[in-house]
Amino acid sequence: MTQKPTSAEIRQAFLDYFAEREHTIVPSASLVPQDDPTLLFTNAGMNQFKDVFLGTGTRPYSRAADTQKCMRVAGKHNDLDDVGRDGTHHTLFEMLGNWSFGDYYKKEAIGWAWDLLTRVYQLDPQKLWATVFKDDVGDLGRDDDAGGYWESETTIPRDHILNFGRKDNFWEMGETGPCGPCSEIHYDRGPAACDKQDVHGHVCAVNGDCARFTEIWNLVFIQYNRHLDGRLDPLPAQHVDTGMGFERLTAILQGVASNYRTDLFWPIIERTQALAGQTDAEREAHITAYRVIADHVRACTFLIGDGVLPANDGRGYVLRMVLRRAVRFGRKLGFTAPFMADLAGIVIERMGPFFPELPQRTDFIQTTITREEKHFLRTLDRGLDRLDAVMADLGARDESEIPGKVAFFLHDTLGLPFEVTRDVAEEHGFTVDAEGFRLALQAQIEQSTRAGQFAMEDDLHAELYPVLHDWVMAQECRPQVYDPYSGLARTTCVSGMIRNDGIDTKAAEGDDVELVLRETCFYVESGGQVSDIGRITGADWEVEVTDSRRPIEGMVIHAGKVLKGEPRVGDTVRAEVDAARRWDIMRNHTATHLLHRALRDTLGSHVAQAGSVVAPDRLRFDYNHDHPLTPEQRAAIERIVTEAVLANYEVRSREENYREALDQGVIALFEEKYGEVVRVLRVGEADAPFSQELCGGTHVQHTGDIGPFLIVSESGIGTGVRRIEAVTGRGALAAIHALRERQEHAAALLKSPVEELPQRVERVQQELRDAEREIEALNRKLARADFQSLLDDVIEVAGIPVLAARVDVPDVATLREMADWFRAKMQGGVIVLGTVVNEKPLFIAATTNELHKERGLHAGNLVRDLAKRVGGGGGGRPDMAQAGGRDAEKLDEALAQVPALVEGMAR
RNA sequence: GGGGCUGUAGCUCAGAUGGGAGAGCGCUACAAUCGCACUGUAGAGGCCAGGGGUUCGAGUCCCCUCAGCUCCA
Repeated sequence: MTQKPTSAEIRQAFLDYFAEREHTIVPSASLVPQDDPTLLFTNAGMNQFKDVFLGTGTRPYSRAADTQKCMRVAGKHNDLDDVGRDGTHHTLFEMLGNWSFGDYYKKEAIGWAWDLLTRVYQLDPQKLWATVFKDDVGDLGRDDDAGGYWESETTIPRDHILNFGRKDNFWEMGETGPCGPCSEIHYDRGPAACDKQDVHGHVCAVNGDCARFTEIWNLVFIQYNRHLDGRLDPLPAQHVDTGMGFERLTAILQGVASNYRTDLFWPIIERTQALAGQTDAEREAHITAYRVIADHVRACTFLIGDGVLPANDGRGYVLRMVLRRAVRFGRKLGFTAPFMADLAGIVIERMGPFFPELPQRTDFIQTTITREEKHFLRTLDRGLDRLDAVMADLGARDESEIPGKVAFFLHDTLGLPFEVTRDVAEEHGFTVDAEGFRLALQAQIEQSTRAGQFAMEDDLHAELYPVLHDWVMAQECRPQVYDPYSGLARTTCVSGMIRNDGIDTKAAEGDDVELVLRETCFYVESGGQVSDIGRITGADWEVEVTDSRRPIEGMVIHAGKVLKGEPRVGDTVRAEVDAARRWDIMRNHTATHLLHRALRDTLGSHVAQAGSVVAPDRLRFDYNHDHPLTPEQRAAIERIVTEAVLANYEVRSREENYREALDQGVIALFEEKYGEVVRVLRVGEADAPFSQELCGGTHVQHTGDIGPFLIVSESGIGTGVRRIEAVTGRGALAAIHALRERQEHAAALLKSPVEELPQRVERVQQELRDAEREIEALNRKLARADFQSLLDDVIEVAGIPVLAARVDVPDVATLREMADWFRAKMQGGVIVLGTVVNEKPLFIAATTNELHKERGLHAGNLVRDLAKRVGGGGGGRPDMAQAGGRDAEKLDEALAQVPALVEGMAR
């Protein structure tokens, strides 16, 4: 190892060391955990091996080593707000690890760890400390095995081996499950590194909570299984699970105090500095912002590289928060335009050799980042506008504190971060009620937490399956083959069954059963394609299969009901998939691939699949795009897919090495596990395929089998994510029939040939519009005539001209118009017009503002009084009001009261 | 999963308490100019997101749906 190794050399040395000791080097798993809904992000190296420890999965190797990207944003050890404030907290980090699955144990794990650190990395043994488990709660005693190996396998000073209890040195996955003691290796950075020198009485020590001693490597020895009642049983197979913080190790080996000064972060910081145009002194003054940006841009790059998109819940929300926090700190450095994509380029360039998913998606990562930055800048602008208005308002009232509730509104509703509110407020001489803000936020957190405690979907049979699995594996007819690809029916035998919620060997008619078969041709839901249904028949019995699932790796269960007879374990059976339904599914699935290609051709290569469902009656495809499809684009997509169908391309699926497939340009979805043998689906010519994607689903043999393809809906399901629903084959035909029926029905109603339907509708609309105009003109003419003759009926009450008349008009608007005519003609006065519309009486009363002020006349009051007489109500302004009622017969009677009412009102 | 806000002319938005759908920009025509920018005049353009309810009457109040923005878990 060189004097000052690069991070790449350090990482490689770790992997090489264990590769030399027969470890399989596995790629880092995705940050998005597969098959583990309880986990938001991959947060430890062991996540991808959890099934091995739980005994529900296996690997073709018993020794493995890797560097695992991990993400931690909230929890007891890390909080987003802490990141960047010191040199050690990160959102995204790498965990180096080596594993033994029932292979080597404590002796080798301890010996190798020591050898690697002291010989390869050349760390000073005097600066290394080891901890060993010694039970301080129960009766497990001290882990003398580990303690012994520290003495026999290493050259560690004996007084550097310390004992710790359950809190520090006993590892558990959860409430139940595999667990065991661990041994940690700590590094002493020397007295100067202590960050608690000012704290009275502080003594630097291992696990002593200061920066001098840092844990660098945790060796976990899994040897127990914890049960619900707290009991610990020894495991049949003992495992080793280790984790070493890569950034921390790099900082130590590169001789720097902060992780940010390593070559993992520093190039990002330097680039940021260049973009911001700051001097070194300015950089150091704003170092927190630099650290935050460097950390967060790494996290964003990796998250998007694993398919996480900004959203307002779940993983996407975390990504958005992290990205926005970086932008916020960027503003402190003077960035007013998107800058993160540039920095992401540095991350991709430097990490690409170890994380090939990054360079493969460079364009996608950078455009996604920039789009979200622009989005956030808009949100900020909107929020800041509102804040300006708030401050202007407060200033006008001579107040200088922004209430907590208002700050919370800006944050909660408009998305303006509190820190921004505070900073901007202070610039303008305002303060912010931080306590009020905190209380409001607290209230919301409590509300959400309460609502968030939804019941975990607990599978009744969850505990049953491992037992069933062990049982069937011991049978002669044990499950061996999962092959939904080569046929829709298969002769096989029953390995085991669950009958009415218990493991059994036989069942009777009417029972709910779950059967395990030696071979199965039933497809189990995966990659969006739904599970098969069908039928399993024995010599004299029959089970209708309504669902198939894989509760445990390597065991497919067929759930359904016994239609007749008595199924028994060991029976020879015929398993048949519902073929017509499966064909519909296969049409839709192959069509999904064609659609994906057509979308990329039409909209651009940024279109990434964000989820899909392939069911018999339809296919649903979610993808990343900003705008709705135009009708032209939709037509183009349908045309491209249809042309591919008509070309009758051959569809071939075969297993390939993942990395090699990628090199050939195969589109990989984010859901795939890396580094394993994958199925690749190709459509079209072998040398220039129309489509090639990783896909474990089932497909038609030729695209011509798909039949018609039709997009039935296109909608937005979230920011930047859109959904297409389409149908093929029989479904498309049904959709087309429905379309035709509606069209013919409409044509019949309009008495028009189908071909002329649009023109016909246009003409009818035009005719209608013309007729309406004519009616309006005629009405006005009629009203005008009424108006002329009614002028004679004006009387005088208390010196005020008054007109109260019933007219015949079609609507309120005309009535109002007439009132205006009178008002103009009479040069003031009181006008009350009544009419009947839709069998209901209506009034309009009008007068002038002068008469209101000088004589106390009020149109609103007048009309309200009149309305009461016809069983209604009304109101309006003093000079113009309207009212309505129910009793049309009393209209004339009410109008007759007008002169008396005016008389009573006038002063 | 639980909240908050928004949806009015092509665009940006205004419409206190329920009672005549508006402004600015943009667009069209005309005038002015050698022409353009500009200016003036006139005009077109709205099932006020959709549905239901309360009311004599709903852009406005209540409920539901859809869409966008946003916070929390």
